[in-house]
Amino acid sequence: MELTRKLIRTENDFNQMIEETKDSIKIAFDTENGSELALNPKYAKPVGFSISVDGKRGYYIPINHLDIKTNFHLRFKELLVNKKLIIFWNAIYDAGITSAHYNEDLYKYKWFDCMIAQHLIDAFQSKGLKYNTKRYFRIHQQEFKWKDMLDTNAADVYQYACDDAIYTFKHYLRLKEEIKKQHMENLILNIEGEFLKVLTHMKLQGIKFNVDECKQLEQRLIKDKINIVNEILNVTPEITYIQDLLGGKKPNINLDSNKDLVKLLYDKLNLPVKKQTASGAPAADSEAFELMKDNFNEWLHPICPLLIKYKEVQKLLSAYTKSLYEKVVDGRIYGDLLDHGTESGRLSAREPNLQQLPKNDTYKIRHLFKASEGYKMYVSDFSQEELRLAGHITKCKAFLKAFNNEEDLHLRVASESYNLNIPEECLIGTHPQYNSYKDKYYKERFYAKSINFGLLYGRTAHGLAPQLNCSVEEAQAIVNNYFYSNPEIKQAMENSKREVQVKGYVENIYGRKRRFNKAEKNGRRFYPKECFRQAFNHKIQGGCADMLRIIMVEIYKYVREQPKDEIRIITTVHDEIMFEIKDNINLQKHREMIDKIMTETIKLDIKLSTDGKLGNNYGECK
DNA sequence: ACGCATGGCGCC
DNA sequence: AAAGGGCGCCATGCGT
Repeated sequence: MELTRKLIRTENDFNQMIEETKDSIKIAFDTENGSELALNPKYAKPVGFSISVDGKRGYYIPINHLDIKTNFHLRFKELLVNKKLIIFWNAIYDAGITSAHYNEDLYKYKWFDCMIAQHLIDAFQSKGLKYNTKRYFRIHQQEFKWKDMLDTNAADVYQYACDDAIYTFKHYLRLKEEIKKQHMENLILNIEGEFLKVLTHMKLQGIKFNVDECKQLEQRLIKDKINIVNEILNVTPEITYIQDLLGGKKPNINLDSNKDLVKLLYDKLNLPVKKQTASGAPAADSEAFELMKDNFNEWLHPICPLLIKYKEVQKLLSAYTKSLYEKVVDGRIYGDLLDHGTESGRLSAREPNLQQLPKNDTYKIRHLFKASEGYKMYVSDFSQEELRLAGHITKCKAFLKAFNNEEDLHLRVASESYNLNIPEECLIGTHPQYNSYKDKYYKERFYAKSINFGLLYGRTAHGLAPQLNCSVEEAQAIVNNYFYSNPEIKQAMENSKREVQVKGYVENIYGRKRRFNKAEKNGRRFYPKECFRQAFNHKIQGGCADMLRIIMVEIYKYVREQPKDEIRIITTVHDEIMFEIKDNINLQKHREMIDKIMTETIKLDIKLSTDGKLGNNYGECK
């Protein structure tokens, strides 16, 4: 089938294109943009866009090329008459562009993001358009590479740009069939399609960051690091020179090199190997240093606590100072939230990863992330979301009872597992005797808590033993007891294992799948053990991820009903959602509404519960 | 110069 | 033989 590609040069061309496309209800859409910040939809400069309504004909509409300059983006909405479905390859970017520059935010249409559909079907393969065109259509889609699209001629670009829209449409035709076959229509259209609108909104907001405070913190960290290094030198005459910090002699050790640290600890200082890495080599991490104590709890060498301090400071310095403030544009950081970054269905984050900001009380990194002028920051998180979903999925009676009576789950499980006979009413946090029981059975509660969390990850007695500070046999007895008292949990885990063995995948309550590959050994093919841990975890972790999507979609509906910029959704970290809310009379009302949506949108056998915190910066919202 | 693996570590 | 799920980023060290 021959493809046609048209460059829209004149108003007449545009009018004709409208005639040729107006009867279609679906349109694939791709944008071309320039500037040094081309990857940030808010700061990118539109250069042109392409559309296709059938996967055969492509149109390229130039806006700002060397040879053609137009205002055609302002006529974009004319192409959307009659349209029901917008088809993207990476909606966050292209919809972000239209929202920021085309005066058209596409919210009222249904979205189908082929990249996300591809991910739902096959999380293992690359998600690039060109890669998938080659893979599925055996066609090498040529790429137009130029350092800045602003410096190009439309005549040189339009054929490549048309192909992006044409092939996006072709992928849609393929993907929608596969999605249907796998019963994921609701997931891709109503959950992902709507959630991508929220992600687009968040990408455009960014988050305010105080560069000056960050640089001050950086100086403080550098000073502290130098002090630590000097102390290390004082207590370790074996070291004569530390890379980068003290001049003079031949390099003796680089504290950032684990190879060097291993040599120092185990060869020069002859400390015992108490921990190994995954590959069996002696470990030189903070946990290994922490173990360097004798029977009287005295350090085997004074360098050990200093190295722990060093690693903490060095980590903050290398990952959370310069690398944050150098990403600031106009006072804000615009990180990426990826909807296709994980196998479990969670979101991943990058450049920077705002999901891993340290909660350090000494060096307050989170305090650098501010609410905008005139706004408060509001962070609301779910309490024990995963355990609640685990209870819903397994129908475990202890979980259902505990959460629905607002009891302390860990204490209930402890009471049942160890026959403590704690009266039911005393399991409730507000009961006068609750605290005395909690103190009295501290150990049993701790065991129960360790297992409650461990079970989500498929932890075994071997892994549990060190945490409970007991033998493997004792840990095994505790686990057995737990499963005996809570047979529904054991059953649910066995069910998910069986699901893997029969179907090769598991799915969560919204139909999101996780697939598993067999390993091969001695000609036998089998699912490695970790598959079964991952399978059960997928239902919990991936289920919570989709719950979050659904809930954020509802919150965004509410946000859009308010005056513009009254509430901004800033970001999310798995079980928490961050907002900026205008600091006015309505703030409290919005807060309450957000929490109401978070707890009431999804009806499980177990109620959801949130904990919201207001502040002027992220650090204060704890 | 760049890509990749490893060890390590920040978060949920 | 190892022994908990999901991420991204850092520095090093080795390969091309």
